[in-house]
Amino acid sequence: MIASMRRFVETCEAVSATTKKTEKVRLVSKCLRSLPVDDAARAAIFFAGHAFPRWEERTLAVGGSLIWQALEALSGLPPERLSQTYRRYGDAGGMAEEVLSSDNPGGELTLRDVAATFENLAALRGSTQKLEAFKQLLRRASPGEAKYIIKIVTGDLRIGLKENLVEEAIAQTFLRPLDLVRRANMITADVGATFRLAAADDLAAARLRLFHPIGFMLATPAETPAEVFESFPADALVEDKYDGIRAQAHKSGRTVKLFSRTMDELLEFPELFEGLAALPGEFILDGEILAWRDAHPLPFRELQRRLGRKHSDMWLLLDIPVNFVAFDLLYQDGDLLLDTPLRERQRRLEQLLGPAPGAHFQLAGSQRCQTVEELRETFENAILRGQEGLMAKEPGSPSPLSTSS
DNA sequence: ACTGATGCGTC
DNA sequence: GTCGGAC
DNA sequence: GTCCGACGACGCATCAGT
Repeated sequence: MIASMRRFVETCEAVSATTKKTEKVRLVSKCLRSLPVDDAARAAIFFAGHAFPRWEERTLAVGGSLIWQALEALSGLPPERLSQTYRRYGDAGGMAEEVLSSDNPGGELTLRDVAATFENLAALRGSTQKLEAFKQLLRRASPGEAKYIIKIVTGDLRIGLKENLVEEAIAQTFLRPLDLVRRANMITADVGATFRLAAADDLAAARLRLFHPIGFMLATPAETPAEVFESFPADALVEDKYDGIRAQAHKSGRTVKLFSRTMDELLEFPELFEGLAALPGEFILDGEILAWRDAHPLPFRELQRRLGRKHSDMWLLLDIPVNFVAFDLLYQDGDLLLDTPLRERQRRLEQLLGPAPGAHFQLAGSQRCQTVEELRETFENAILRGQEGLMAKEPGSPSPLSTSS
């Protein structure tokens, strides 16, 4: 029985060796199929380049410097030699494979061991402790295993494999519809859990958990107004594109939580909670946090000064006021609205927020555009109002399109 | 107690 | 966030 | 068109070293 980490590494190497997406998917699928469910679920997360499920906020806090120190210690090579090797690969993982002793056969490491060490690393405090634990893990690994451990730690495998393709591999493994897999992965934000659901033929049962962020719809840029209408033959719903921080607001009872695009909880904007908590029912809003003073948006730089703080500073809170601009409703009172037409979601959103928005939140004004001229004029107005551009959406579908020129 | 390096997260 | 490249 | 990889600017917190 081949140890699961070795199996994972062999698959990564094979995936790296081909540029064909279908082949990558086939290889990943083959690997997932060959592993026990628990290990396959871990592998799915690692294939996506994550140490933990996406919805988790834990980080390893092991970066380039610590990796460098570990490799220096374990290889016994002088820094110049390491630099040389690094330059050749441009990748700490590749460097590790070359400089670590090939006497070490490894092969005993399981995906479970690696996952456990990640847990430990996340829990340890201080770089000294982390360095020790990290070195210990690498000592147990073959050079090839070390390569991919480091790639996971840096958050990017760089083998032309992303979570999208892992979803495809899961669908292929169990012959499930790709749509269902993507949907489950969006709801759970955990490609390992998605794997388990697919294995159990239970994808449709993927349940949304309030206060666990779900996947964000990202926009794609468009150069010209004409491009927008190529995508939306009929007409387009158009909103300002705000230069702020994308956020998901979850609310139930009096509890409100905000999540950023990387699914971290945003705790820096307490003044937004009151107004949202006062709204009726349970819901998830998609929106943007804006620095906003005297009816105008402030530069992003200002907003950034409020980010990342552990303790909110009263002065700063008054100095840089913020608003939550809601532009979509993803869930309401038991109904997941991802497949509901935008028109209907907006109707419910307007009804939810009511005619008099609160002090710190507002509804994104949307307007219908039917001609290129109309769109161009709206765009220019948006820029004049200090916005970044426009978001254009099709009334029937959930995927947005933004214009930037 | 201070400072610089490091990691992380926002766009 | 942007950009360019591979498919 | 879609996906992926490589890249930059900025600001904050934490820790190591002084």
